[in-house]
Amino acid sequence: MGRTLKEAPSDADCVSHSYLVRSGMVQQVMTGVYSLLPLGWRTFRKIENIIREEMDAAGGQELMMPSLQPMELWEKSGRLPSFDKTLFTVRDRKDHIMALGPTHEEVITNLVGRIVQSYRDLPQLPYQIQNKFRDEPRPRGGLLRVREFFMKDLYSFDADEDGLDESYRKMVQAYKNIYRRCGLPAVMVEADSGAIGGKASHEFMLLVESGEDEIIFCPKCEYAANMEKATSIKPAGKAEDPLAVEEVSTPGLKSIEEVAGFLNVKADQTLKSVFYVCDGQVIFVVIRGDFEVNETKLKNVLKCTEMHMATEAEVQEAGIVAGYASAIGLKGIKIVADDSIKLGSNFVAGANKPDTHLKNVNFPRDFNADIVADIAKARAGDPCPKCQGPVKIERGIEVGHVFKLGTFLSERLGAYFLDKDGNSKPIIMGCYGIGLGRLLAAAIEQNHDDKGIIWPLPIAPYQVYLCSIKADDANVAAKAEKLYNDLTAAGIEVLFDDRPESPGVKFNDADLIGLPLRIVISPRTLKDNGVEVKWRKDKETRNLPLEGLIEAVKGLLDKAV
RNA sequence: CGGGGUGUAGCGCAGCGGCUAGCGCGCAUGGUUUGGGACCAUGAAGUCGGUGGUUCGAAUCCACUCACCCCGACCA
Repeated sequence: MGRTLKEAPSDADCVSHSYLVRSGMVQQVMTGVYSLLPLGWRTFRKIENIIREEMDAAGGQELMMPSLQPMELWEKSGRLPSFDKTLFTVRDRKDHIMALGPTHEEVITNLVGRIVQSYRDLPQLPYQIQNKFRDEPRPRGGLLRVREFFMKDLYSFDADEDGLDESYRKMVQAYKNIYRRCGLPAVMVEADSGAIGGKASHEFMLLVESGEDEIIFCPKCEYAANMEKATSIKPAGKAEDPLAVEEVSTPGLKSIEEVAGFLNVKADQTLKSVFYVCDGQVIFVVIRGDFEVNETKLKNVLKCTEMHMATEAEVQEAGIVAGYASAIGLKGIKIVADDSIKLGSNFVAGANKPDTHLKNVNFPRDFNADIVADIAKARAGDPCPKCQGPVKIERGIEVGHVFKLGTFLSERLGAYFLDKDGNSKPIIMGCYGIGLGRLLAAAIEQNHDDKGIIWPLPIAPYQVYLCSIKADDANVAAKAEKLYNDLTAAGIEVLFDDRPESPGVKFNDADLIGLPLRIVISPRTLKDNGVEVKWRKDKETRNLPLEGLIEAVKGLLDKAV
């Protein structure tokens, strides 16, 4: 089953999507929802098995939890606002509303809380490999961001911080094993914990150009972090003696670039104002002109759940003079400043009246802020926060995320245990997720050429593409059939292309599907009583005799792992 | 949510008031081919996304609706 396509589907917007569809591995059912066809499902199950083995090896216990979840659990956990519209809901015949699980922390915490009574029952490492549902604002990239997806989620329950650290360490190691065994080098980076909440958190990234996430990393030391979380050292601006504030006319000049150019100063001599609305409240953000606001950091500083850039109407309503705004003399609006405003002097800033800016603005002499914190995006080239070496930026796809959750869920959902001294304490939690479909798609993003997929051996749907040329030749057909049976009997996974197609068609399909080893059997190779063998990733072919071929192929495959 | 775009055969597209809706790929049958997407012949396949309107006449114009795709949040 499955059919390869010569032309890319019109709605494919990235390589992995295009190849997944063209090679007949997936089919879209509706936006953000896909069927996995036999070929795709085989790869999927290989990834799943590797994950399962590593989870079991790390002490995990697999279980199953339902997709339908009571809203009551979500009300109890208090995470309803942060999931908001992402949560799919359904109604039963009595009009009772239920959730389709976007994750299972609520259910598992409730479950474990009812079983665990004593510190003697801890630690616990239950996990599941199941589908989850999230009504994403914009599904995209084929399997990269979808609304229904399979996820491996393991949850750790410990009696104390040391236990959590140990569970976390075990999982990090298990994750490293998983990516290594899949043949997919992933890097571990510091991460923001987002809607899930909690303290420490790391992501595992597959580095690819097309990735949605930006990663800051230091080539000199071990430092690596998601852009959302990353810091770099901010170079100081000019340190001058504060001068008297001076008004300058800047007609029609609004952007930092325009103003700085007009006044002949650098961007780091200016203050930029940006406006957000956080949980309904207008926030005035000040940052040095050469930096940009990191919205994730800002959101965390403000501890708010919903945040968006203020619309023009919202800006106007707040009485802000767009284009010429600054924090100077501003009243009734919460001001958040990036700490970069302390690194410099005699800044240019808006005058809060049209077509006018102020020179020689200094903090805190001329204005104040309700919060001063690091809310800037880290920049490539700036010094590393750990070792001062210049940091770099790369793009990647998030293929795993681990969190130290702490106790907020166990407290809210009533998962307590008695410690040695008979005191009731909340269980300390962690959670550890891998999106299987995302990992599959990311593998293709990282491993392909202009002909098609180049599967890493451990997760290829089959190991060998056996291809007969002139398949209707009785001799070829018989030898090919025997070879297929022998290889299969020897435990080698073979996709047998015995279609009576022309060589070009078969070779192109072989390249598209991307199985690691291609074996061609044809009248030509049979003249020497042999076959032709070629690795998908290589250009060269070589001929091997039919005699002893099974062992030879086995040897090749074993060596390749 | 805002903005834009597209729905015509399994896939990719053309047709954009004039009556029997086309092309390429794929599919079926027969024949010639067989080491990098072969060729000839014949053939099957379409409620032109849906509903309503305008018109002698609608795939084509209008309205609504549904589906799918893309873009957007440093502009202050």
